[in-house]
Amino acid sequence: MKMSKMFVQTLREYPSDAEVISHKMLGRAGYIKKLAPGIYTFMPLMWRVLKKIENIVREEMDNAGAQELLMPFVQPKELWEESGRWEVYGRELMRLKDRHDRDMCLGPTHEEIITSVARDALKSYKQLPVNLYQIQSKFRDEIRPRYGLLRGREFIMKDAYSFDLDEAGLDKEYENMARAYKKIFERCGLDTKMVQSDSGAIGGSVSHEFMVITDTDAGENDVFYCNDCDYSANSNHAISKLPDAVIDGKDYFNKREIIDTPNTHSIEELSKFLNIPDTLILKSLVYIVDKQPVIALIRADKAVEETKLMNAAGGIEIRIASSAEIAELMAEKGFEAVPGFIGPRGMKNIKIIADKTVRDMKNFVVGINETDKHMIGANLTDLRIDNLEYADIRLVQQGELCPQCGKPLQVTKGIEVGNIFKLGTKYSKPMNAVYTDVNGKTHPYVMGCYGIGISRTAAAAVEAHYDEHGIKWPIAIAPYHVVIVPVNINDELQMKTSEKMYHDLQAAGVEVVLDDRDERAGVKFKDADLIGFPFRVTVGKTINEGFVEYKIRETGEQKKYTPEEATLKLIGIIKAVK
RNA sequence: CGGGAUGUGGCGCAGCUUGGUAGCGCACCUCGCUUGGGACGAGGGGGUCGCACGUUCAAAUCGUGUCAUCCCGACCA
Repeated sequence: MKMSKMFVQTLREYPSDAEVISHKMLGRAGYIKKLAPGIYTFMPLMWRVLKKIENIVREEMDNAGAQELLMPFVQPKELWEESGRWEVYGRELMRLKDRHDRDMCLGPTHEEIITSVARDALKSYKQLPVNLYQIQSKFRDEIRPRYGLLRGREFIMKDAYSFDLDEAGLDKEYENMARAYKKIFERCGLDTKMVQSDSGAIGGSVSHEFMVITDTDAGENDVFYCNDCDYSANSNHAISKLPDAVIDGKDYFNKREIIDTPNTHSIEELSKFLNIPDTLILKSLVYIVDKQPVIALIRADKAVEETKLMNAAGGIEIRIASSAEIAELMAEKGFEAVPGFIGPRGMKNIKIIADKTVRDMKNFVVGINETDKHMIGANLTDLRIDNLEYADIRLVQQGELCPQCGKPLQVTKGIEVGNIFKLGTKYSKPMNAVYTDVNGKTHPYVMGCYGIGISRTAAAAVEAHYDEHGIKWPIAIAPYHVVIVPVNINDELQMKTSEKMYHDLQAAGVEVVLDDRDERAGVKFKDADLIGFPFRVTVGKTINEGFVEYKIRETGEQKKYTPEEATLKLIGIIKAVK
């Protein structure tokens, strides 16, 4: 490719709306162009990167025994009603009507479609197992798209779905996919961690996410991991052992009583007023899960993990209640307490979910739905709350201990680039997707699903590989391998040398750009760094002594070679990567 | 959903307070000069100032409405 003909425009400044590194870099270097919030055009350079990632994914998926197909992007409501997700998916599902007023949606994921395809074709146990995948655009109408390609509304995804006879088959395929994913991200030049996670809207029981760990602030997930064993988990799923703390208040309170605690609206104020550690307070929080109020109980020094609570309550949407909603709830139950004095006592006909650690608390302090009062020396058994459930709803915090080996957990930010789920029969059962076994009996397929964000992976690669001058693409996913920069295009020897190298490299299968623009060297160098070619060959004055300059973008390492040496070296490196 | 801010050529911005018919840098075109880290000079093309209505002799500028975009937050009691 000749740079003079390349459809790309680099900018002098970073786009004003970009916050994170990958968005800034990809915008400024001319890789992406925004059309609407969360919706981008992939310019030719970007498209080359995406195709490289896609091809790596394809190769590894095919190697792992999966088969590629392509399903429709626009889908009819009926299938989503079969699975029950038309009602529950929420506003992320982009719904629309066709000219006949039929309800349709843009595919955010394809469990429904693949299940309907499979059930018509896979009738016999002899046909299983099968793993089908596709690479296509997805649309999710995110509340707040941001961070460029990291959280777009339209994005490219690889999604695979496996169909097995039984759990054992699924377990095997799950491991198979985990291995393929490891290879894929390794080949893309990305360091990933496979972490346990919540299974979210897709559903199912077991799931893992592949996280790119970066030092930029683009990671939207907190990942807890252990240096001493293999434990790692997304914060929405992480568990831990708690360090020792005061959880029995017998040294503080000698009997159960209700006392005045004026103006103690916060845990801090309350623990100060009573002169006790906050571990002796039971905190009561009101959440709205699928429009219904839910009371969450947790030790006051700990926080509620909303996804866990949502799952425990069996909902799909969660938020903390507004003060108006709390007032309404209080009125409904016949209390007048303001926030700060809420408690589980007397809250009938409402879900009350206590964190498991609350079980161990004794003689604690709790709100009793009376403003300016608390009960001290309380125990849950005394309170006789029959609608009380226990679940793990606690957010793990730094400093807590590994659930496997007891060493302190570490925390870091991660970008989720892939995930794998065990779906089980979540879709096959309601959609009646069954096969016939040896004995002529039918069973629903046992399914798994496996996603990779192709466009997000590209952005994550930028987050992981950049410097102040621009992108430093890993060779395997760089749009081109090499840029040749003749310093002065009017110098005959420089141009002749550059063109010979250009042709020789091309003939050997190296993807090379010749920067034949009539620009000053500085401009070409800036663009080369910004765009992020892994290698740069500069053909300048030193060619008069027979040398060109060879520079590695990643390390900044710089060497002098003859044009022939440089050509051979590059061909060797690129062959090795392929 | 709540709060804040912003909409002026492809990109980044000024002008608005105090209305008088649009400007700067980058990019683009022409000529000259220059050629190892975003040169310089001269000339040139491109915008009904988000949209609508209103006030006025006159609106990018004032008023009302509307649309869009960005950021923050979404209450840990």
